[in-house]
Amino acid sequence: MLDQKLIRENPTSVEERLSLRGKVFNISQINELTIKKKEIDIEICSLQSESKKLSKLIGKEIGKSQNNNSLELDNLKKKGNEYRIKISESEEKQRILDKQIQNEICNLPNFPSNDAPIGKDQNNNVELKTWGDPLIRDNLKSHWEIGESLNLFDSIKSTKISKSRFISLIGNGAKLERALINFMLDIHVNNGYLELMPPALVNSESLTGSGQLPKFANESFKCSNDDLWLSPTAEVPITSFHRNEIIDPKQLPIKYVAYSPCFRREAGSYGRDTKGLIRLHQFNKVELYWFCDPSKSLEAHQKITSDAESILKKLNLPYRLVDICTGDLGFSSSRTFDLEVWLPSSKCYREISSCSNCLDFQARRSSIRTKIDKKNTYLHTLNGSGLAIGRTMAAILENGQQSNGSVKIPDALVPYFGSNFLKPA
RNA sequence: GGAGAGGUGGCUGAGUGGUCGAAAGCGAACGACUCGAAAUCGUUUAAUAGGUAACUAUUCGUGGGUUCGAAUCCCACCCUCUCCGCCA
Repeated sequence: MLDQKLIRENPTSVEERLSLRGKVFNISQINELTIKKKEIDIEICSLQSESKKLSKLIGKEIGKSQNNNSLELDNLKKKGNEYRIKISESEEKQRILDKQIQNEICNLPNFPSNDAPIGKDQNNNVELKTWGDPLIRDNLKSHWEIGESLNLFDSIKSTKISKSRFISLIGNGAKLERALINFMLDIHVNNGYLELMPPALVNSESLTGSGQLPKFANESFKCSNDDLWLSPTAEVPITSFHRNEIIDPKQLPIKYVAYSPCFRREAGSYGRDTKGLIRLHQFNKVELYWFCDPSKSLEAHQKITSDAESILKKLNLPYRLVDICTGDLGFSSSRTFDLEVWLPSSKCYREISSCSNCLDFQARRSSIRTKIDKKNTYLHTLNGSGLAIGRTMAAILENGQQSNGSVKIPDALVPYFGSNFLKPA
């Protein structure tokens, strides 16, 4: 959520900064509503003030006189009643306006950072660096072909259980998934992160707090009997872990690493990535998350990105670092670095981690503050995948494939997986 | 799921219709004393919105209602605790 004061006092600059996202945002409507609401606020405030004075007067009068039914008192009460009616009428108007305003403001995305490359869509993203040598060879198999031949997972059977875009991991496939989760968690915990295992179901307030609601209700699964949703990312429960808190600045930065299953409806992605582990309704992810002092979030952003990168390096997977352009930024993010892993079968880099600095956008929505110079100030939140497990497995299968049909397990993962190769039965 | 108890400031906890935004204690901050510290004494110490400020309003789990006036009464919901049932 953007600062309401800023929207009110500097609408032109707000519109300009938002327009970097490549869309037109109209703030004037919000401000018209805000002006109307403010007039009513002032009216209510003075009515309440009068009514309060009157009530106190009545209290005193009753205390003084024995007969509580004097004509004077009745008149005073009548007057009070008039106040009450007026106030409740105005409050009704105020409530409606406030709801409209809140809804409009909650639908505004974060400001893109001035450092982010300006651009319209993903074609304008900027490659910052590459690491490792991409495997390029003819006759390379896709990870789903490898997975099928090694009997690591089954999507057909999973369609029977659920529907398309679900997968069951089998035998070594399941073991590899487990190994990757443990491997990543251990590294991040050793690196100063506190491990968190949050609930997988989250309420609407949590989704609103991190920016998924109200705008993206279509992208999450909802439980029909409760105000609960299947969490699309651990970013949601971690943000709300500290919702409505004022955090002691001495505790900052607070760094969490969380393994969680993630559920996404993938509405509008029909026909894309229908095979394999790339785009599923349910996938596992190890997420990194920082709550930090507002003055230190730029540094933190570099750090969280390099923490995610360290996993790819340890697994010896070729990747590149991409600076997401203003038009391609996620709703809550001001700046995002994507890590994209090399997938030889499709001869391209695919997103495996997205590291975002949300500044105070989520903190304001979730009311998470810290004390700076004795003043309560919204802190900054950052999140980054460290990494998406399914896509990591796909990358390992494709990059580690051998001509004899087996797959080489990255050395760092061997202690977790228990052997050097995945071999055909 | 059934029965009961309860949700008050950073924390503990009083307050059952009228200067109550809320006693007291703890904690914290500042000052005095001290070479320094502890102890002691004094002062201060909730948030949000509007305003340069004085100030005004709102907030006692949440949302409604009664009343001139609600932390206090009524209704609904949420949450916590205890007992019972069920269950991994």
